[in-house]
Parts: sequence; C-alpha cells; structure tokens
Amino acid sequence: MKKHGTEEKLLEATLRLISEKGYLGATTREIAQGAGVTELTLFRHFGSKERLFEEVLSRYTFLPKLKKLLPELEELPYDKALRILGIRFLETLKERKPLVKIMLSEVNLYPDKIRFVYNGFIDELIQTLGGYFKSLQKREVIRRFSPEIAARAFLGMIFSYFLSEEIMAGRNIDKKEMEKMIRKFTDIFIRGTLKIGLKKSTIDKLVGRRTKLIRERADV
Amino acid sequence: MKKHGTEEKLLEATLRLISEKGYLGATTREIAQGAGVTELTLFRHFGSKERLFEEVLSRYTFLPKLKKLLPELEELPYDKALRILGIRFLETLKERKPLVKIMLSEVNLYPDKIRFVYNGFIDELIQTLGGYFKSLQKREVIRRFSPEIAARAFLGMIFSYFLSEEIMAGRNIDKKEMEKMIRKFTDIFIRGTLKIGLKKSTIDKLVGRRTKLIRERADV
DNA sequence: TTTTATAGTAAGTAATTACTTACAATAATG
DNA sequence: CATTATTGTAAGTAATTACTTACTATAAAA
Repeated sequence: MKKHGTEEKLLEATLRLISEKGYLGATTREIAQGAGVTELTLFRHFGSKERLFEEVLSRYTFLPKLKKLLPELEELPYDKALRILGIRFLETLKERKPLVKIMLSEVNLYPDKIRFVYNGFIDELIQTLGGYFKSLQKREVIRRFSPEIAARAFLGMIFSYFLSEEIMAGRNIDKKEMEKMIRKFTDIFIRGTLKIGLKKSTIDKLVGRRTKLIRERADV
Repeated sequence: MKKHGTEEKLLEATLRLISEKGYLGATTREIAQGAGVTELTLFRHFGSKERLFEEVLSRYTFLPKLKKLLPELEELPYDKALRILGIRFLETLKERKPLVKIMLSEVNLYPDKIRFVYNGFIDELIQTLGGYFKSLQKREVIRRFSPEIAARAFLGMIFSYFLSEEIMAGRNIDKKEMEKMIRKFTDIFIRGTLKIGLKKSTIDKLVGRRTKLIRERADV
C-alpha cells in the first residue's frame, strides 16, 4: 500500500529510459520493469504513455536556483561572480543531464511540451544574467552592449562545451576540468566586456585594419 | 530504369523524415512514399532500414569548406575574418539543419555512427580555427591562450544561438539578424582576445577585486 | 473483522512494424 | 526481337507495441 513510492519509481524509470532510448524506444514494459512494478500498474497510475511522459516533463524541471544567486553575485568581484555562475550552470546541466538529453532528442516529436520546459529555463537564465550585466553597466564596470546577447554568448560557450563533451562524446567532465574551462571562458569573456579606455585606433592597428579606408560592410 | 534517381530520392526522403520524426518514428513505408517509390524498392536497394540510415549519415556530411577558408582569412583584419568565419559557420548549420537534428536526437540510439560524423566535423573546425588563432598569436595580434579552447568558445556561442533559435524555438534566423548577432558575438570575443597592454591592477580595480588580499582559489 | 486501496498474474486485444515472397509490367540494351 | 535491369502489385510474415479485461493477493484502515 505504497502508492507514492510506486509513482516516484515509475517517473524516475521513465526519465532514465526515455533519456537513453528516446520516447519511442523506451517501451512501457521496460519502464515498468525498471521501476520494479507491473506494466498494468503503470497504466493504472498514468493512463497512457504520453501522460506519463508529460508528468516527467512537469516534474523534473531545472531548478531556478540560479535566480536567487543574483543578489550574492552583486557583492562579488566581476570575475569571481562569473566563474561561480558558470560553474553553477554547468553543474545544473550535469545534474539534469537526462532531461537535457530528452529535450534535445524529443523537440521534434513533442515541440510544445519540450519548448515549454526549455523556454522556462532559458528565459529565466538569460533574464537573470542579463540583469546582472545591467547593474554592472550602471556601475560602469563593463561597457555598453546588449545584456541579453552577452548572456547568450556566455551561457552558449558553456552549454556547447557541455553538449560536446557530455552528450556527444559521452565523457564525464570532472570538477578539475570544469573549473579550468570555466576559468578560460570567463577570462575571454571578462576582457571582452570590461569597460577599459580602448581607443578605436588602437584596436584598428592591432586588428590589422587600415583605418583610413572607408569601412565596408561585412559583405560575406 | 532510373536506378540512380531512385536511390537519391530515397536518401533525401530518409534524411528529411528521420530529422522530423526520429529514426524510430520514420517508418519505411513513409520514407518510400516520400520518395515516390514502393516500400519494396527501398528494401531492394538498401536491404534494411539501418543500412539506409547509415548511407544517409555517410553521404550528407558537413562540407569541410571552412578549412579552405583559412588562407583567405589570414589576409583579412582580425575582426572581419572572425565575422566571415562566424557567418559561414552559421550558414553551414542552417544548410545542414536536418543533419544537425538527427545528430542531436540520435546520439543515444546510434552513438558510434553519430559520433563519427560529429567528430569529423567538430575536430576539423576546431583545428582550423585554432590554427588561425595560433598564427595570430605569433604575429602578436592576440594574446596567449589555448587556441583550441578559444575556438570552442567562439564556435560555442554561435552554435548555442543556432540551437536555441532554429532547433528549439523553430524560428528562422534571417540574414540580417544573423549578421547582427555575429557582429556582437565577435565584438566581445575580439576584445577578449586582443593583445593589449592591460595592467593587472587596472583589471582588478575595474572588476572590483581588492588586490591586496591574498588571491583565493575559486572555491565554489 | 470487514472494507478498501493498491498491487500482481495471466491472457489477450488490435494495430503497426520491418521485412519477404511470388509474380507481372515496363523500358532500355544487346 | 529477346534479354535484362528496375519497378510495381499484392499478399503475408513474425514480432512488438500500447493498452485492456478478469481475477487474485495483501495489507492498512474502518
């Protein structure tokens, strides 16, 4: 008479198996077996495979714990704040790896359901980080640029790294490597966003552009 | 008596349907129908569904046209070179969108086959871009950092943007928006990598770090 | 003790799947 | 014209799928 435990086990097994074999590849029989119950029990609790899947999506969301990190960050130096945020982000991705896998492989089959989860996650993230950038711009620590685009850039570096290593290559990013990569990413990003008195001519010279010429559009 | 046309049509239908519905979701009947032939014709040509899929993977690879772009880049100013490369990269992703989708959603089902395609693509890309960075480091345009990691960072920003917009949100990135985003990404990246005489104390002050204190490790 | 909620056993449903077999139609090639 | 390669039609295979029905077992709650 342990209804609660049963549903939990079913949901966990579903998350695991669908993330491994995809929605169509994970059969209800397998899922039930993985949860240690009968297939019939699965249907008695969730009615259909699709409803079970929906339950998984609504239950295992990404914790928005990054949001409440924002006030703490404001008191830290810029570089350290970014590093902490980067590491937290990467840790969250690792924790929620099965969910990330599901989102990537099931967008086509269930666009609405997946996008709902994805947007809730990404929007919040970009807003949070973008807000942090805005406050730094007011304090004249970093220069003027679109905070949202910069947030995309920063998070994008990290996510692609995660995708490449953990999802595609199937490797495990350990803590040491993680910190090393985040350090290098943030290093580039910080110098790229800092408000330093850089004369345009200095950049031009370094970059190898002939300043006198009429600037042509990037006609690629 | 047009064998060639038949196989081509089958391969194209396979690429399209698997990218839309996944390997398990795309049935041989549908694929045959999509190619305008009988299901039997499909099996006569490729023997099995899996072999047909393998053929698709080996045929529609990412063109390594970025590699031969390298010599041209060396003659351009740094910022323009990066922008061109970024745009080319994004264009390639858009052209090969079905293949990207397949790679993302089928890594779990066919890890080896997918990783083969993926690695061939990503390695070449990182090597190419990394090589470009190396030469710029020799010419003292940009500062010292790991060229491969920087390449990952740059490409990662763009890929995540593509993933978010085109794959997850299902939107189409038009040329105008594409150039705008690439411009902003490269802007951050270039300032982040340029070799400018930046004193550590200047950075520290801006960043808000108290330089006198003992530097603590990023104990996150 | 009786009831009730939750589980299991066992058997079976209809639909769909990848794939096959036997045979006929067609059109280019020799 | 005869051959040969390619496609089609039609029917069917065995396996698997999500899901159902009828009945039993068990343990907590009443």
